[in-house]
Amino acid sequence: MKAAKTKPQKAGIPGRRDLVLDAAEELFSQRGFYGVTVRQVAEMAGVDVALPNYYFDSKRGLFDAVFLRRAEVLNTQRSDCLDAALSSAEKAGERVAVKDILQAFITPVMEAQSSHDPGWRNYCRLVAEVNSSAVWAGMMTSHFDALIAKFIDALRLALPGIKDKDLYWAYHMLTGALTLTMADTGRIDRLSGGLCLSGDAPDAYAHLVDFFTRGFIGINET
Amino acid sequence: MKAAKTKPQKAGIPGRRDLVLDAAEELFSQRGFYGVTVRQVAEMAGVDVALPNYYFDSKRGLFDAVFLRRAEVLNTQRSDCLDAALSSAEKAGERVAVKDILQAFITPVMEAQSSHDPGWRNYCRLVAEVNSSAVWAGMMTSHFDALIAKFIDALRLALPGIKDKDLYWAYHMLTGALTLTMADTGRIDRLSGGLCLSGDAPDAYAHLVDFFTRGFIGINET
DNA sequence: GTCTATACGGCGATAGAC
DNA sequence: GTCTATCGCCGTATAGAC
Repeated sequence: MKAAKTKPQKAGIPGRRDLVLDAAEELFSQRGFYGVTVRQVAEMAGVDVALPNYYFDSKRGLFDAVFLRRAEVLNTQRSDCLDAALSSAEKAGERVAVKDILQAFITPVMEAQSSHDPGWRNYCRLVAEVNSSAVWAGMMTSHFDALIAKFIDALRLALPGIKDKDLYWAYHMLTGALTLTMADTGRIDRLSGGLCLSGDAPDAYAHLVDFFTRGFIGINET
Repeated sequence: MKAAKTKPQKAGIPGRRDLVLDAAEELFSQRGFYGVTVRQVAEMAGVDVALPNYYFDSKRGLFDAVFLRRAEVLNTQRSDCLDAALSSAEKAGERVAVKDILQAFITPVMEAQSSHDPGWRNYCRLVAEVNSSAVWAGMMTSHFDALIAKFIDALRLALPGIKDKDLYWAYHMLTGALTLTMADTGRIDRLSGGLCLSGDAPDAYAHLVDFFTRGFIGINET
């Protein structure tokens, strides 16, 4: 795998390895792993058919690399946001607010989805796709579960007395709603007659945070 | 398309057309449209490679037929459940309860997913897959939107004064949570250490109804 | 090392022969 | 209603150009 090492690039100008990753990201996010051919990726990236395999060993290796690239960035952002929320609450001598936890969980995704970089928007769709199929469950687990456990622990702190089972089911629903928002299928636009816009990530995620903050707190009040 | 007409079959014994549909349903639900080959479908159904194309014109036609077959059944069930809830409330001279509406929306899905018929369980996963990708948004729209509009209207009645935008976003989150539950990826099982089981549909959907009933009502109380 | 051109065995959907 | 033949595209290995 020595060809797969990250080659530092002089500021800004992307190397061909990144061009391949970008093209693969876009195509995989639109049509899934099986719906994309290595030839299409190569063509979109403007490179030879054999180059993706040279860098990533196989189509599957390419898929993994695409998924991994931004997972690391996203995990760091979310983890940092959570740490900030936890320590600011500690400093104030208060319990962390559920809303702050959910915001730490969701804001980095919201920013990714409303980013100017189309790569981030594609990546959000890709994660949604991966999270919706049992075939790729292992990828979600290995890249995201550690972080998720950290958030669940924080929520348990914020909601003393909550039953673990209720907590996990609530998280399941949160992640379902989040996943559909990331999938950005445009369906809510049509259903709502343009009242709600998948493209308006800040609006979508503001509603998401509010709705689930009330939802989580509500569990403990019943 | 005369070959595609439904040929009535003597009680119970499925014709080859249905064998093809069943096999396609299982495979498509596991690996998506592009991840399945017509040859695999034919082999699983125990028929010649060309038979699926004979019945359904193309691979895409087969996919549509699989999706349509149970959509009709599910739509009828959900619509009937909603009508029952609406008319029983009317008879009692009361407003419909949010919970009854959500139950009408969700119970038929829950029964499908916990059915003895593996075909229904496969179908739930297929719908989840289709609903998670922009590529298939049109299929969701054409098969389900009429029914969804009916549910949204009912919810508007049950929640007087709710802003349409809030209502649609709440529906979006509901359907996201529902979709992930239907996808049955097994991830919540692992995350929760076995406390929550995707296989236990009644438990999953009971939590779903409770959580979202509170969520919808809560919108109007803030 | 980085990359291209090309070749290969295999499987894809499906049209047309039967 | 069934099967077979066809043709194109698939992922990937490899040889060698730069």
